[in-house]
Amino acid sequence: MGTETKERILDVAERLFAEGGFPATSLRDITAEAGVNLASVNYHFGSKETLLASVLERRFRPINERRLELLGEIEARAGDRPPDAEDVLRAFLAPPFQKQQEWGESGHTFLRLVARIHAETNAEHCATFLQQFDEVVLRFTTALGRALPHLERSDLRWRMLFLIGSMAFAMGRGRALVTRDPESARDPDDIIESLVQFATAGMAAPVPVAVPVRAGLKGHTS
Amino acid sequence: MGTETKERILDVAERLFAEGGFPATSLRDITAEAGVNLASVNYHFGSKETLLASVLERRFRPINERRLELLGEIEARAGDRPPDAEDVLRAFLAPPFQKQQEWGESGHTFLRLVARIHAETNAEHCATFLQQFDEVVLRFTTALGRALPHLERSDLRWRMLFLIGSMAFAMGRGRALVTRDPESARDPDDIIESLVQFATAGMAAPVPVAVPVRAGLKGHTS
DNA sequence: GTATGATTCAAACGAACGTTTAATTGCGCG
DNA sequence: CGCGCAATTAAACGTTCGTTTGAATCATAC
Repeated sequence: MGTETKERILDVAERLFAEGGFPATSLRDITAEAGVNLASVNYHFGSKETLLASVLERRFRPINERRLELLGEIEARAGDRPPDAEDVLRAFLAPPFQKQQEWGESGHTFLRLVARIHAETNAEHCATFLQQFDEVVLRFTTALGRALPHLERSDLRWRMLFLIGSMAFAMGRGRALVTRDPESARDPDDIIESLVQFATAGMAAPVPVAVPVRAGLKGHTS
Repeated sequence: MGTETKERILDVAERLFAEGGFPATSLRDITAEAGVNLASVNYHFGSKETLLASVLERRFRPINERRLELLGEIEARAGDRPPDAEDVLRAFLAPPFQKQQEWGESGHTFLRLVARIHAETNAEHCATFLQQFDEVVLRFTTALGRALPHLERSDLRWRMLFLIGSMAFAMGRGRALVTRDPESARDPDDIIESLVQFATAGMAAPVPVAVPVRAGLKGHTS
């Protein structure tokens, strides 16, 4: 039975890529831990790069489908009116954490992998699956632009960058934070709400009318 | 003259680590591009790991010193009163971008390296220089807790995680954003201000009094 | 000028990597 | 049974890695 071997490879590869990074994880580590033969990876997936792409797509496809589904519902309810920014942001931020809950422990390791991939902009990794990601970014950028009309295009782009950074960091480092400070532990739904509140306030913040004083020296000019 | 060789190695290593990541960058790549002998790295720095530590410390020390200096000024001006949150956040966020300007092109590549290191929580890399980082986090967490007394400890910790994620992402992906969308180009001072506005609004956002409805399905309950 | 210590150099080391190959296994079907 | 095909296996391929070595080179002080 081949599907069992493929699944085991995907599960172990996902965890080891998340823990050690893609280049530092060898196929021998993966196959040894999965209890399969070294050559199985190349037989089933073609190459190490293709294995990474398979790992990512298995998780990202349902997440992005869910994001677009939620956004579609929001836009359908809003009709011609601009959608609510908080609703749009929740539709973008919640699915990864909710899928993590569904998937259990391997869902958590996937979040760490996502954070790592987001930082590893080697460009050739991303190119394989960036297309399905681009649709999500485009649709949500458009919706947020309508929800926050006081932002010009450039502000919107930069703030979405900040937003994605917050999300990626919460994914990747959240557990490390809880490990060091157990009192900060929260269940995923509360993390989502904290992140949505933070992101909504940040995205909706007023834009400074002009650069008043050189940055870093401000605050004592009165 | 040894210092010239060491500086060239540090400059090239910084750039290549930022572009390709630590594990994927070989000492042969570095020494070839720097025009020095392969064995120079081990002679001057001991090992590849120590080289990375040297690269990071060369940039992080002045950045963190500047952060603490700015925070000290803010607290001195505030006296017994809680400091202003926006001032504290600017003191934390501005120094990396300002040092980037001072350092020119190699400053930019360093920002990308920072973003990458932030995501690579291999723990053994961080441990070497995490101590000087911990002081910064502690001092700024304390100051922000005083500036934002409506946040309990757990909220504050999570929002600082979001904040650092925004910063790291802006560092690492800002240029990629500008490359894809040249209209979004900004000079570093404007990026700092955008980030400070985003972060201040996000950090100061009201905390939800209770979890109202299951996350991701909210927004249509009226 | 020559000795001395620091630096650079070419060369090689053993180990680990991704990938390929060819033989072998397990199994449903005529 | 035996044919055919997918899956697994052990072994080896060639390459690249970080590190080490020992000789050559340089600068400096006596």
